[in-house]
Amino acid sequence: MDAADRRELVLDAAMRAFARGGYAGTSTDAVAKEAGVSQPYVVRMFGTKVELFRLVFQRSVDGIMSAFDAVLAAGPLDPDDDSTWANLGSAYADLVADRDLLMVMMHGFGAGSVPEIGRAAREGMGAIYSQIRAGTGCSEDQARQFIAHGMLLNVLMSMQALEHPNDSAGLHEMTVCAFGTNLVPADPG
Amino acid sequence: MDAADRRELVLDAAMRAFARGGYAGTSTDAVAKEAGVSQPYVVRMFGTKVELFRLVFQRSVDGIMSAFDAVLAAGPLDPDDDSTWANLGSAYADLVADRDLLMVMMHGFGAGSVPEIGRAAREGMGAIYSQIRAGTGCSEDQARQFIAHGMLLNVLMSMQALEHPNDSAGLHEMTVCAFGTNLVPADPG
DNA sequence: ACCGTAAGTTATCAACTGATAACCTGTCAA
DNA sequence: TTGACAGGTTATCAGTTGATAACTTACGGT
Repeated sequence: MDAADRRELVLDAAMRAFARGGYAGTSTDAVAKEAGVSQPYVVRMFGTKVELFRLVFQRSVDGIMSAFDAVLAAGPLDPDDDSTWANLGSAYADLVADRDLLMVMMHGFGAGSVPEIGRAAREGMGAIYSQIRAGTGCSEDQARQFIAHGMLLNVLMSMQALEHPNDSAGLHEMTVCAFGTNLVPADPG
Repeated sequence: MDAADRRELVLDAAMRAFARGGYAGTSTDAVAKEAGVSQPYVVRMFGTKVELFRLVFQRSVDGIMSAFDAVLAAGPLDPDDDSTWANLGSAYADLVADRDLLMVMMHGFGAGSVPEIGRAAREGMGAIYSQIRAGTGCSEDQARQFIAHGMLLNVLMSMQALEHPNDSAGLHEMTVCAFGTNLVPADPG
């Protein structure tokens, strides 16, 4: 197999592994096992664990931004028209289906105390905000509100709210409100 | 020193330590050093690392809820009055000054794949949501929106947006918008 | 004086982690 | 055939981690 292909394969595996355990909670060996290669190979391919995570994180930010880009490029948008935000929101909801992408982004945001990751996180978040503002021509408040909702979805996914609808009635109600009824499994309780 | 006092002291130290590194990224030895006691003592006092984190996380959720409670108990509230949300928001902003409290909560939300933490996170988040709804009599959407903004603040703090205002112009703009001008250091760039 | 117990400590451990070095193995050119 | 090199592997390591066990010390009651 070509080295470039193998590299993609390992990056995909790292995305899945880091999505589960976060940066500190995922060993390079866990990534290697997920990819079906040896642990030293993973390390040598990317130099360090943090560099590997940075690449995976960047990949997830890029994924979000191109999903938004597809909506923003479709035509002129009115930031005061609800359908604009509905379209952007549903682009985000499509990514929820992947799950791994958003979880890696979330874990990157949470690992800000690791210098390399923190810087990448700030740049990534800033880029997404700027993209939303420039792409829609919306106000600061509107962009903030949209992204805040996205962060709530990330947090709810991170705490596995969708998988455990019965742990808390309040949480279930909020989850339904945040994700929309169709995405949330019914609460038998 | 009384054991109960020492226990409080260790819990405080654990709050600081976990706030920095999160659950997986913080060793019991780091907590012990922060508290000025031996590492085995920390472990024996709480049984396991995850149990210690759970206690610290619960403490942070309780801190948030009593801060809100102080506002909610002050008088009858109109969820359609902006001042209601301004008061709740400024109660949250006061907690931002502690920082450790909110960071532990954030890291708890992010560690949902650890079963004990995930359950505590879901219950905690659900409790806060229910408190806001019941305390203000607001709609699901209003509560969701308020909490979403809180999550954005958490994420921005977690990525140290306040400490690094120059990494991204877009991020700085959003940080100012989310925190309010007075809390954000000026951007020399 | 003496015991029991609370409140810690040091010593120790097996497992894990990230990283390095040394080695293997197929393929292709000369 | 030979040699070189890309694409991996196994072997190894020093440091860290969570947890356990055994020991020490101060103190209150009798």
